[in-house]
Amino acid sequence: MIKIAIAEDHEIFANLMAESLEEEPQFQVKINAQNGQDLLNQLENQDIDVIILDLDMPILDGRDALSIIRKKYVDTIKIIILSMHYEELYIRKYLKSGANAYLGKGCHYETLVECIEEVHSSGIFFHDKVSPKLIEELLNDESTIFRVLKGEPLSKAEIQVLKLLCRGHSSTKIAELLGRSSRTIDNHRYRMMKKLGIHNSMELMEYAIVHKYHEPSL
Amino acid sequence: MIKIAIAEDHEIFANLMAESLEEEPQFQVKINAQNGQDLLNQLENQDIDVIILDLDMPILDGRDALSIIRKKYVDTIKIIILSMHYEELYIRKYLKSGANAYLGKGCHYETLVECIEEVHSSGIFFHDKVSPKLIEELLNDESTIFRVLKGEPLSKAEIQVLKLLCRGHSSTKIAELLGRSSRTIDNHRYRMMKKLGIHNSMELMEYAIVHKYHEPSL
DNA sequence: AAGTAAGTAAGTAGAACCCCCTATAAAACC
DNA sequence: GGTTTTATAGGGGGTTCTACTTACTTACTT
Repeated sequence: MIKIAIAEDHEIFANLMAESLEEEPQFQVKINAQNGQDLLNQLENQDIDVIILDLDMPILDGRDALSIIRKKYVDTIKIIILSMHYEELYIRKYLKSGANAYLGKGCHYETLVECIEEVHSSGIFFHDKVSPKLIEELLNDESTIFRVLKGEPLSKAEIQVLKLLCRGHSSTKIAELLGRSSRTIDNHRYRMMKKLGIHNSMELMEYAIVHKYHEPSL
Repeated sequence: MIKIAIAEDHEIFANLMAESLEEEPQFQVKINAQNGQDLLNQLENQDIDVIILDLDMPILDGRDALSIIRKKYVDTIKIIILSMHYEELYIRKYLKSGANAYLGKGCHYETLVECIEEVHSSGIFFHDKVSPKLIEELLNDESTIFRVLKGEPLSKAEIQVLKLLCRGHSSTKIAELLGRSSRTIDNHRYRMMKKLGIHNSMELMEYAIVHKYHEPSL
């Protein structure tokens, strides 16, 4: 039995989806939330397998909900983004941000069912329309869903360096502190960024904050 | 009437201080908290002028409490740090972090009284033992207490640039977005760092977070 | 009318970062 | 035991940041 949460502000659509999914013997819709905040509250008391998440909602939208959920539940809950905008740019963005699948609202009901099952069992689902190029890119991108699926991607040394970087230290300073070559520190940073798919220290700091490696100074 | 809050985990000391201060006609001790969390909770329901803050406390120490209070109440509440460690290094650090005064626990009672009055009226107090050099340095340092006293030190353009920097954009990218020269953006960033007394983008991001200019992406 | 602050932009230069590659030894995993 | 990952560190090169300066314009203030 796959336990499902729906977060969708268009009630008619949400209810229709809930009713249809309830009829499937393998599904059980346990949450039907109208916004992200509502979803987060209900998640506290429910054991959910898959979330069907609308991006555009009032109060707390799917974008924010996604990052909060990924921060809190890491990889235990699968998330399917259900959006009006079905464009490669968005698909890439949200799959890189921790979603397990991305569907356009124009997709067929059968696709949704298949998607829920796939996402629940294997952790990832690509719609037929997603180009092989993008699939290839995402599968080989250490920063995407596989990061979530594989858990913590950073090594101990990398985390140590990350924390020091967050305190505003330069490579050479960190090298001194740790008794290493500055090239080693450079290398650690480079590999972290490579893994995480980011390209500058600001985004690295952002990652550190989300993943609680950032220890506020003072 | 100056309304005072005391945050100090050594109860005997806290109570002694509270009783003595209460005897002064111009003071009223409204909060006597044992830790930072306790202090923050009580601050919600009280109108306080001056906080006497111990650095070493359980649950939530003075270091963290200081930054939280500065974030929340900005410059309406004056903060006196009361610490066991009376060293220039610490004095510099905490005064730069938003405290209005720094006293060692070895100071005389009269000094405390004078300090509370000074801090309440003028916003800053230096103990006799603080070296003129340090006073000079702090008074001329745009990153210290005067930042708090003067309110927001960043201009609109600077804040706009700061927000974009936090999203991980480079100077050239921001220049494109805003229709400015990249040298202008460089200059804004440089002047922000100069004002705030910081030296790299990580610390800039930290400032942005504390001052709520950082808008978490996605 | 003079003074002050903000916004714009450019010059110069060294430090630090970012990118990618190679390579070796140890540790961890299967 | 063999494979993969991690930690280490160096080469080379382009880009960006950091630091400090000067300078002109606009706008608000006294």
